[in-house]
Amino acid sequence: MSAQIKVTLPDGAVREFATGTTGAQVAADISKSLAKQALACRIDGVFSDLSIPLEQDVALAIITGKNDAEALELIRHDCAHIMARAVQEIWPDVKVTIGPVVNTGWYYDFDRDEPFSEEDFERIEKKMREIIAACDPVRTETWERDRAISFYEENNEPYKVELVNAIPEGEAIRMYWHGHWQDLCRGPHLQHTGQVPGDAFKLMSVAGAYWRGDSDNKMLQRIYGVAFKTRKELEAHLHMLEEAAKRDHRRIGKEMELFHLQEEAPGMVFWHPNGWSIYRALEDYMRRRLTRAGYKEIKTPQVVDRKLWEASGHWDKYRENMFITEIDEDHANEKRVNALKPMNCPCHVQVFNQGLKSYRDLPLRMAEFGSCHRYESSGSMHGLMRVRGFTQDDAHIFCSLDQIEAETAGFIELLSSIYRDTGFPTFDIKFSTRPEVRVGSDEVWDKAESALEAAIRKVTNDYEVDPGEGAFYGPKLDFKLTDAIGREWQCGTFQVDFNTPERLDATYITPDGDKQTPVMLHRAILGSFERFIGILIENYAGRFPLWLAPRQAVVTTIVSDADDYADMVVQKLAVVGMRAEADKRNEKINYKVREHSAAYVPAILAVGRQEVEQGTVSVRRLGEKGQKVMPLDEAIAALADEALAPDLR
RNA sequence: GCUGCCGUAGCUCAGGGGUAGAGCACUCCCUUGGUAAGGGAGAGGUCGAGAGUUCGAAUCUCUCCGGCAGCACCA
Repeated sequence: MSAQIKVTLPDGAVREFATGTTGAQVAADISKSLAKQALACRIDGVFSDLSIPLEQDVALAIITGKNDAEALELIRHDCAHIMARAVQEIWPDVKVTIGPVVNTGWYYDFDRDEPFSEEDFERIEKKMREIIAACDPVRTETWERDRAISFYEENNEPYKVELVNAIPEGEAIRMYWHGHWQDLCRGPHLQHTGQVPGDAFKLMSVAGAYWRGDSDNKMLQRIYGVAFKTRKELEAHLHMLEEAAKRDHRRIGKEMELFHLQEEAPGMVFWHPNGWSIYRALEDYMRRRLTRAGYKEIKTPQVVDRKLWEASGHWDKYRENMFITEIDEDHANEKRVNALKPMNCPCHVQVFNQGLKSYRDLPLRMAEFGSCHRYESSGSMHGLMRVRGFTQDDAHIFCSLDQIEAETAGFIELLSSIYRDTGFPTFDIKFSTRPEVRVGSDEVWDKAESALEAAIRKVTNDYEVDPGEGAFYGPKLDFKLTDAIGREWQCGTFQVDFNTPERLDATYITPDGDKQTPVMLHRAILGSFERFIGILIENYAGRFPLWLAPRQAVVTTIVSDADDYADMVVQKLAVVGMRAEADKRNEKINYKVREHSAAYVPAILAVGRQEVEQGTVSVRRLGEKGQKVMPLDEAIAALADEALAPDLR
C-alpha cells in the first residue's frame, strides 16, 4: 500500500524502498558492514544524517571513513558536541554556546565563571571517552521556533535562545541529542557517539573569545581540540606542531643572534649584526629590483606636523594608532604637535606636489623603504610578524586611469619574480571590490575594477574575489604567500586610490592643458622587512640560502699551524664579497663542526696540515654528511657564485 | 584592549615563608685533536618593578610592566 521511492546510488544502481525509509536502512539493505561503517550521507548532494527519512526519489551516497574530508568533519563536529556534553556533565551550571569545526579540529565556547585550566583537560577527555564508549545514539528532530525557545528558556541556556532567535525565517531549526544530551545544530552528525575514534582526539588549549566575535560582548572560554580518524594521524599532527614550533622565528632569532625585543621598546626590533646582515641583503636586492622596474627611490620624514595628518584624514580616523610626539615646553620655540608617520602615502604626495607635473611625467613610481610606527594593541604584537615600528617596501605610482591596467600587470610580474627569488614559488591572490561606503563614481570604479581584473587574468585565472571588501578609496589586490609547511602569509598589496590625491591636492596637466587629479596606486611586495624576514626565518628554518645567510662561511682550523692559512682563506673570501670568519679556537674539529652546524652556517671550510701543504680546503655543507677536499681557488669560486643574489646570477 | 597562563644566571628550566639550584653557554688551565660535545677549575642572580601582609617575602596579596595562547583589532 505504502508508496515506493527510487534511490539512485553513486554507482548508478537504482533500488526501490518504501517512502520514509532512512539512509541507515538503505545502507543496511546494501550490506551489514556498510550499515556499521556508515557515518552520514548525501541526499541529492546535501550533507545529511542517516536517520532522515527519504520522502521522494533521491540520489543517495553513503559516507564512510573512506570519504576523508567529510568523515573528518563529522568526527570533529561530534567531538565538539561530546566535549560540550562532557563539560556539562562535570560542571552542570556551565552554559553552552557554539562549537564549530575548524581546520584540524574544533572548538566550543562555554560560559563559566571559573576558568578552565589545562589540568581540567584530562578530566574532560576521560569523560569524553566514556561517552564514546557508551555508543549513545544520535537523533535529530526539526522543531518550531517557539518550542525551541521555550525549551532553552526552561533549561536556562540563554545563548541558545539567542541563537534560535537569530536563525533566519524559513530555515529549519534542528535539535540534536547525543544520548540524553541536547544541542542546537545544523548537523549532520554520526549515527552514535561510538563512531568517534576514542584515541585520536586531544584537547589543546583554552583561551578567551567574545560571544559572537564582538568585543562589546561577554568573554567566553573557548576550548580547542584536534581530532583525526586514527591515533597515528593524531600523533603525526602533534609531531608536525612540534616541528613548526622549532621553526618559530622568535626561537631561531635568539639562537642565531638575529635580533631581540625588550620591554623598553615593545614591538620595536633591536637588530643584531647577524639579523641586520639578512635585512641588508634583502634591502640591497629589493633596491636593485625596484630601480630596474622604473621606480625612483625617495626618503621622507618620520616626524610630521599634525596638519598634514589632518589633511590626509589620519588624524580623524587613525589617531588612536599613532605615536604623537611631545616636545619639552621649555625648549620648544613654537607650539606644535607632531606625529610619527603610520604610513608613507601623505609624504609621497608632498614630493609629487613639488613642481608642476605633466601627463608626460606619468606613470611616476615613487619608492621608499619607509619607516612607519603604529601603536598596535598590546595583544596583537607577535615577534617580527606584528610590530609597532617597521619598514615597508612601500611605493606609490601616480598615473592616469588608463595606465592602471599596465601598472597592475607590471606589478604582479615584479612581485611573482621577487617571491620566486626569495623562496616562495606559489602565492594566492585576493581581489577585493567596491564596498557599500565608498568615494568616487560608479563609472570610475567600473574602470578601476576591470583594469585590475584584466591585469590579474594576464598572470593567472586562479584568484579569489572578495566582493565589497575593497578600501573605501578603491579596489585592491592582496597577495598571500605559502611557506614550506603550507602556512599562508599576507605580504603584498596593491590598492587603487581615487581619494588621497584629491584630498592632498595632487594634480597634473593633461595634453589639453587641463588640471587633472592623478590616480594613486599604493603597493608593497614584502609588506614590511620585519615581517618578511620573520617569514623567511620560518620558511628556511634558519637554513638560509647563501645569499641571505648572515655568516656564509666559517674557516676553521684543525691545528694551530694552519692559523695563518685560515686567515688567508678568509681574506680571499672577503675579496670576492663573502661574509666569512675564521675560527682558530683551541677546540677539536668535532666540536667546531657541531657548533657551526648548530648555528646554521651554510659552509664550513676546515683547514689542517694537509690543506696548508696542498693548497686546498675541506668543504662541509650544511645538511650534508661528509666533506669534500677541493683546491682553494675552485672552492672559493664556487661559493662566490652561489652567494650572488638571484637577480645577479 | 579582553580572558587565561607565565616572568628565577646569557639560554633552557627546577625550586619555593627562614635571603638560591641544574644543564648548556662564559672565563682560565691542560689538551694540537681530521669533521656534530676531550678533561679540570672558576666566575656569574636585589628571583620583572612597586606597594602590602609578616619577626622575616624570591615564595602570600594587590597594582603596574613585559611575554605566551586565543579573541578583538590590522582604513
